[in-house]
Amino acid sequence: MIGCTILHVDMDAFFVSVELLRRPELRGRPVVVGGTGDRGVVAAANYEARAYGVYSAMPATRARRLCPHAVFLPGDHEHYGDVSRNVMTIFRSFTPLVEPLSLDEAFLDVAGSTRLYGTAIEIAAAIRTRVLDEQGLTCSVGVATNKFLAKLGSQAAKPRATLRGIEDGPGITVILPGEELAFLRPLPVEALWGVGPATLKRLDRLAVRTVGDLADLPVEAVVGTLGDASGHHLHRLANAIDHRRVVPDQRPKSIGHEETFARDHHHLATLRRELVRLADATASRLRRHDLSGRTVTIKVRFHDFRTITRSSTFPSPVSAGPVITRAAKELLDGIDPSPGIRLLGVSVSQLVEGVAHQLSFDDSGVGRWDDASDAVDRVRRRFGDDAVVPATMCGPDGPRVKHRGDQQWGPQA
DNA sequence: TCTGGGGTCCTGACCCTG
DNA sequence: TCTGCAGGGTCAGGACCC
Repeated sequence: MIGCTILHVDMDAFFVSVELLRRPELRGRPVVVGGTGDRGVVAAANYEARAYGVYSAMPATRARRLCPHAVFLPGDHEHYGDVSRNVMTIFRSFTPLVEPLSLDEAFLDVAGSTRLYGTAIEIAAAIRTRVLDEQGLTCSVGVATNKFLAKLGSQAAKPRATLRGIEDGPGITVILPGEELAFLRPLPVEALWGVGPATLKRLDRLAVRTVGDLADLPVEAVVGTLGDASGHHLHRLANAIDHRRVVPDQRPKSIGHEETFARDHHHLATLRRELVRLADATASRLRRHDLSGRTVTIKVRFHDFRTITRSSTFPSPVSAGPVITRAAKELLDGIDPSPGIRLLGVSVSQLVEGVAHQLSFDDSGVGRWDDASDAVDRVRRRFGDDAVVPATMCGPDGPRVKHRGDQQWGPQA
């Protein structure tokens, strides 16, 4: 057991399980979160829906064809965030070394906690018990010597949906030191973290089907096919080598918003208005995190799914909505929207801590954007995000404000 | 068959500078 | 002054993750 102290905890069908706590009458029925509109995708499906072949990231139209009697629920990102915080608090009561990967999973390093709480396996069991008792949710845990193996372990511990029904998983999978390769080598190579459809195709040309096949190749052959960084990384993983540490409190490297429209837009004027919403929401979130950034990037997806990005970099960091909006608009003006645009996004990267000091409203040096931003933030904190908005966001039905996750899984029906 | 939103990381081209 | 080169920054795109 020495060194076997990395845990990966993964909530089972998290979004659906949270919804079922609020709507217990749906238990036993196939339930899907997300995909309520024509252009959406499935965010999560419970095991009853998975038995029909419905999985997350599947286009909504296909999910509805496969399982027409499933209950489709719109997502509630804010509520899932609240529950996630409660679950992470339980994790942190066992160790401060908790690295959340998303709302529903995290790595834990419990090396310093075993004297207090028992072995890593006992801690894994205690976490499962407390998450169930306190939040009414089940989770699966992988216990191993490194992050990558722990993650594979948690997948192996999960329940499975089959045509015969739902088979319970073991809940906890332990990969002991010395047993790593025996566990790893028979797995399909796409089980490796970082092997998606494109990499799989390239590996297929090398006749690599399993993790063992990849591990047996000379590293030069893998690097020759996948490039330096990916080649070395995947070859190490295939040999069960992963020295990455559990890092709590990771700072974001970019912040942004993007949105798929219910219908394609063909005119710059409409797109500029949407851009203001996205840029303002991005700026607002930057300031809430006490961040600013130098690079503004817009993302445009055309009707045929061709996607381009355009970016520009300021000499110093910015965080004011109007400054980010102006940069984004200038980038948008270089794009021809006539073929039809289905998605527009704005993000800010090269982040630094602290809200930036934007010098002036215009080149005259009169006024400061950070004073204006401060005032806006104060009003929004007190009266809500909709209280102050750029004029272009006001319509006959009130302001159209973008919130994080309010259209997480595509345009609503 | 039709592909969301929020991210991270990598690669290659290009430009600038010393 | 010109050329070659290396290194760094920027930009765009691709792949991948949940």
